[in-house]
Amino acid sequence: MTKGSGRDERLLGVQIAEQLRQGILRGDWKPGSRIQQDRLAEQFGASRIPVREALRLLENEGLVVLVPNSSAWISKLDKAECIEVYMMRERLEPLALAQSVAHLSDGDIGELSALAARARVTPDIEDYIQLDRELHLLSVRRAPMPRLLTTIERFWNITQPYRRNYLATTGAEGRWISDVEHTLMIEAIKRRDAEEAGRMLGAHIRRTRLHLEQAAWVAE
Amino acid sequence: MTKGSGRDERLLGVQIAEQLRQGILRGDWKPGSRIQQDRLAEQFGASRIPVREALRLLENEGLVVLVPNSSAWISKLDKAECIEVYMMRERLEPLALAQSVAHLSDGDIGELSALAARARVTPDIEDYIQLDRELHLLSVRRAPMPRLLTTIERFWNITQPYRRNYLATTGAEGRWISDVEHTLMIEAIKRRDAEEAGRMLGAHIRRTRLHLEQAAWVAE
DNA sequence: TGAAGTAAAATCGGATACAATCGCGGCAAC
DNA sequence: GTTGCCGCGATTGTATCCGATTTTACTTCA
Repeated sequence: MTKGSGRDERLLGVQIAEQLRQGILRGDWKPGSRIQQDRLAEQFGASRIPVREALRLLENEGLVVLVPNSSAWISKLDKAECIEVYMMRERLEPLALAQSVAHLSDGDIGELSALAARARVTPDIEDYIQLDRELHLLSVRRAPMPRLLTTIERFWNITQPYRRNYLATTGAEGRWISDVEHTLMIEAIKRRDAEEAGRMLGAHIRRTRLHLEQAAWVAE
Repeated sequence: MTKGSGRDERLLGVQIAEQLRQGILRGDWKPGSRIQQDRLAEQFGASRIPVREALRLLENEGLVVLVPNSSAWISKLDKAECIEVYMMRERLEPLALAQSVAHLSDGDIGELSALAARARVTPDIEDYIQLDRELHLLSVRRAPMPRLLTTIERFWNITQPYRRNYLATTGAEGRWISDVEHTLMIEAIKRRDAEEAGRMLGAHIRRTRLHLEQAAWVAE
């Protein structure tokens, strides 16, 4: 019998963390809002022990801030922190992509094109956020560097509220440059030109960062 | 009255994690060895709750591996993982150094030179490991990018056993190249040439990685 | 001799219970 | 009116306990 057939075999704390993470990424929990262990425990029908474990996990991912003897809050990056993450992405993601290109299947590349096409035409911001994320994460996923991949995914997670905010304020006219850059990147991938694809991705992230730097910063 | 006057104000789990981390870095706990919650709890005079918290912290730092319902072990990186970390360092540390150079005080730079000088002459491997680490971490420390700095420190932590192993097998003759590279890097820092210092550091890490790749890998 | 099965001991995950700490409101003093 | 202090409620941190799972050691049989 397969091991995971019945109920969820994973630790409760991990399951709770997973749920919370998804909620934060969807925007159900707003950055800066308070998290109380009791409420969460009740909400998940568990005791506070696994809840604390989940909070510690999310804290280390950067999604939650824990203050000893006080409480926990959903992380709220300021502008400097956001820029910092983008600078790290600028260095790491081209590496991941360059390593991934050789291992992407033709099916993967087809999916990339499809994601880019859907992103180009969707009018919905949430859809666009989701598609953009899937596109980027899929493009690097085949890199045989698991630590690098989890690091990159964490960066995407903690900056998600800022992409949402940015897209909500700039509207759709800020998207076409990204769409073109995606296309160029995918074309390089199709040619299996790992170096060029990495350069494209680096330029894409860099331009986004510079754009963010001069953008008005909405605090709340 | 100062807040931290009496006993340690921090959470027990954090204190335990700190102690364990230091022990792992010193080499008191060998990679691959088992960690039992009961023993640790007894050793620290605490219950298993904060111990579990500490283990979770160290797991997220990559120093410990937790297997649900089984036990915990000190992490043991294989060659591929070690190479992966070095490739990430190769991208991130030059960025940190470039951002740090402008903020290094003259005192900092003097300390860098002193550390390099002491590393050059010490016959003891443990001393060399410690000095090398301090030199590198100090050189980037003034970068106003806290997340990047903690990431870099974690990379140093999880690869520490491999530097130790490497130095123990190659002996002192493998050190002089590093010493020269350190010198060149510090000279660039003295000239406040951030770009050049970053390039030097990148080359230093890259050469070390290539050296490691072709080195015999001691499993245990 | 070695492999497989089994039972007991060791160890872990989670719930409950208690202790410690923080924040806030009210009250008094200046 | 402002400032400082005290006490209570709310919330977090840690210890203890119990069921569940794994590990280990012993037994048995091929």
